[in-house]
Amino acid sequence: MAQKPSIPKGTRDFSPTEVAKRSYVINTIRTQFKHFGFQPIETPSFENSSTLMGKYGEEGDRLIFKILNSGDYLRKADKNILANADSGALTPQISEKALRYDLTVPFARYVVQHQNDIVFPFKRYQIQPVWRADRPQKGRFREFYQCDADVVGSASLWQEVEFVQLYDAVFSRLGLEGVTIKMNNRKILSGIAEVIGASDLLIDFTVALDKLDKIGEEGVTQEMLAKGIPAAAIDKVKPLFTLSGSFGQQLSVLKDLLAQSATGMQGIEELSFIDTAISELGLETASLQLDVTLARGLNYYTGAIFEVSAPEGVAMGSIGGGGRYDDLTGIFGLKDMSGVGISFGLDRIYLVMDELELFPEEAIQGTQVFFVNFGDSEAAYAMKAITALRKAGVAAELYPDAVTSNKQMKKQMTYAHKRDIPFVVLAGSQEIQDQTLTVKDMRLGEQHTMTVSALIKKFRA
RNA sequence: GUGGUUGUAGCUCAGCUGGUUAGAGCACUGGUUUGUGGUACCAGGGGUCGCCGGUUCGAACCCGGUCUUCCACCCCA
Repeated sequence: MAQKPSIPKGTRDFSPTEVAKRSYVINTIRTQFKHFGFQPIETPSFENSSTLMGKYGEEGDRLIFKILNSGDYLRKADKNILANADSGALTPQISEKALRYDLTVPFARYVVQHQNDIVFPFKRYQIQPVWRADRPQKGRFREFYQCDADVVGSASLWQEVEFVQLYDAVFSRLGLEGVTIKMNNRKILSGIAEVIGASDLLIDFTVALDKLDKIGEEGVTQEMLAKGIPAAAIDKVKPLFTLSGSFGQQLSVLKDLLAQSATGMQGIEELSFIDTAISELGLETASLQLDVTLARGLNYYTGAIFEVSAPEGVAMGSIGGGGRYDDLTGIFGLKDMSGVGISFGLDRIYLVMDELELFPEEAIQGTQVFFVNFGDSEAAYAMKAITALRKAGVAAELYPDAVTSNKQMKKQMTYAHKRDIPFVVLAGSQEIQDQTLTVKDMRLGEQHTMTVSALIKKFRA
């Protein structure tokens, strides 16, 4: 007990059932990515620190897992920094690599590095784990998967429209109905800040506004005042606090508010285009909503902002997010490349689906038919049937060890039961003589004798 | 990074104001049943009470530290 093994906090082991369920979600997402014309790429799990550092803000830098240099790294470090125990200054001296923090920045790096081989607009998808050194809590891990789809090299708003459809398609296929796709636009937020004369306080303003549903109108007002936004300016945006109604209705309120701001009006136009297109195309099970308080990832988004929240009644943070960044690759030296993309939070989607019991049985079913092993000659007979079943696409297996006593027979039955295998085949001397199989349905507790081809036909039906 | 919370058998937990050999259910192993699991009955194995240190005649219980769990903040998928 003393040396019980463990794994680092915020990481998880996955059992066979969990892997099956996760694969089901991933495959569903991947299938839709392909249907929408995205191509897969993969990038290394760790990058040069210089690629990642400074791209996610101060908070982000703190949350990046750094990889210690190999060798006698302290000897090479600056003696003064070492003596002063200055962690911030020491870090770049002893760590030159870091674990991937998200898939977007590595993608930007990829695009710049391979720009001559890429055909633009480039639509890529990527499903890989990322790592963050923050404190775990519900739906929040230190190692988790992101499933990203991005388009780079096109400023067309049809991309945004397609991403809304893509979200709808994936969640509909998963049976996760009633998700809300929330949209906003950086230009609207800039416009509001401009109109109230607080352009320089845009970030503080939006961060406060983002908390509306959490701390309420009063709390937001307090926070804005604390950040130095004048009371008169806050009064001007009061209509935002109670904004409701349809996408279009909200837009018309914004139109009045933002009439003086060219940037704001452009944001309205963009959102209006998307709303109109989606209204005409229709959505299967998701709903599209305008949410002016949405301000996540504002550091780099320049146009559309997406966030998907789980169906009502499920306590979970966002299960997806994304947006447009006009200068995605600029940080790596490739100018004027507009990019827009979305991300699916696999681990959170899994938690929500598990809670709502949405995983279909087929998704987690492994072996369909289990053969009891009565001995060498019986096993040889069983293997022929198993081979036929496998060729027909039915997962089948033989218990590796032979029955030597009644106890062993029980053991094999128990084994099949624990593995949740729906059919057990008993084939002894009688069945061999008759060229049949005795098939037991473990759920119903009934058994029937039939030929191999009859059993295969049973699965074809 | 801040605040709080949790840690007793493989799992879920009980253990009164510190007092002798730490309990239950489920799971596991064996038997009642030598071609049959899941339901019933009987028996059995398994824990230095997260770890380190301290207080005490005596600590699962009190104190400190540390790790872990979960929650909120921050931020985010």
